[in-house]
Amino acid sequence: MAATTETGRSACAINLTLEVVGDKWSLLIIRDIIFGNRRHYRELLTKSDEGISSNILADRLKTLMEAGILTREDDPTHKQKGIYSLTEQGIELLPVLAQMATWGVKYLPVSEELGIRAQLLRDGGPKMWAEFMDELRETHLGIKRKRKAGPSVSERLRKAYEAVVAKRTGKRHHA
Amino acid sequence: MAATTETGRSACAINLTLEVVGDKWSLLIIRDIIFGNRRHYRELLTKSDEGISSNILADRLKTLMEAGILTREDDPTHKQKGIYSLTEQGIELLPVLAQMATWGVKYLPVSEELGIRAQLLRDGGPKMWAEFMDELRETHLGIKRKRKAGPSVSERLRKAYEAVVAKRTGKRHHA
DNA sequence: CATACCGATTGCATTTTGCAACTGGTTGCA
DNA sequence: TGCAACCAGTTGCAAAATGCAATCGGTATG
Repeated sequence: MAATTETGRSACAINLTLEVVGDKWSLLIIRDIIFGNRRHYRELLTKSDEGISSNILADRLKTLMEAGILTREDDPTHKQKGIYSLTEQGIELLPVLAQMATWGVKYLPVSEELGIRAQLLRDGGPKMWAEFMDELRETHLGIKRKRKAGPSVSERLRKAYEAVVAKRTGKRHHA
Repeated sequence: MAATTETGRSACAINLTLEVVGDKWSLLIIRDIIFGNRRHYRELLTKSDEGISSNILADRLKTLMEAGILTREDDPTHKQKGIYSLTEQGIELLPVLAQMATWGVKYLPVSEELGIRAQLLRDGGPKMWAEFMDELRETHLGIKRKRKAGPSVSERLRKAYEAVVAKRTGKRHHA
């Protein structure tokens, strides 16, 4: 059967996608960039719950750049820092992450504070994803978007997360 | 930060999902079951474009069963054969695959014959996915569904694929 | 001018993957 | 009855990916 790629696997859309982002770390890095607004190597390395190794992170950032999902430019405020940005191609991975989050929060033991964003994103549906993607286009690609009334999606996600954390902390204080 | 699972990683929905299906093979196996209607070990091993090793396949099938995504029962027609079925949890991975296929067909060099299904699924949207999932519930879980007018989603996908293959073969004959 | 921070890189141990041969059993057919 | 083809895996081993800790040369900060 049709095996065409260098890995000897097929030119199927799902397979090719998995060859790019189908490892344990790539989508987690993209998640941290999208939802955690991590833009620097050091932020991705330390400000995450997952504990990726520095060599793996360096390797994945390189791979994701070669795949056209990320770009890197120098940070004008610091000669050593680089700023990683999503490309349009990278931004459009959001629906994949959203579907994974929806599935995970339904079937796996997701914590309450980390699950709230997944639920919000699920309930918001493709319309909310599109709005969020427009916000990402603004911050990562510099493409101005039409101002919407009310708080942005990223603000709403952050607020919801903080509300759950506050609630739990409060509970714990009273218990 | 909150690292709770046995792997030392977080209880985030996306991370937990990736810990279950975030390897190179699991989602390909599920793809073959969903879109290729593969139900036996030997079918999954040989009737795929990817060339998975028998030990890896055995290991992943075990893992996916432990994760509650697949079940296995004896085939009454053959004492050695087992029939693998999707659970509801497995069926609900379809939207994840559909989003991956949509992304892949947009950004990666997907072949025409393998891309046609991805495009159909993208254009059909969540409504078509829901219909397909109902068909899967019937074949895998034995849950009767309301008959729809016209051909099923799986038939439509198969027909579209065959049409492209026929067209290409025809072209080649004339070229 | 010392200390902390910056993006990585290196060496090495462990784990996962891939390949090919093989096992014990079943089925279909002559 | 016997034999070839098929069945779902298993085994041993080599190769590749991953994970960990220490380190590197350079930069900002007090």
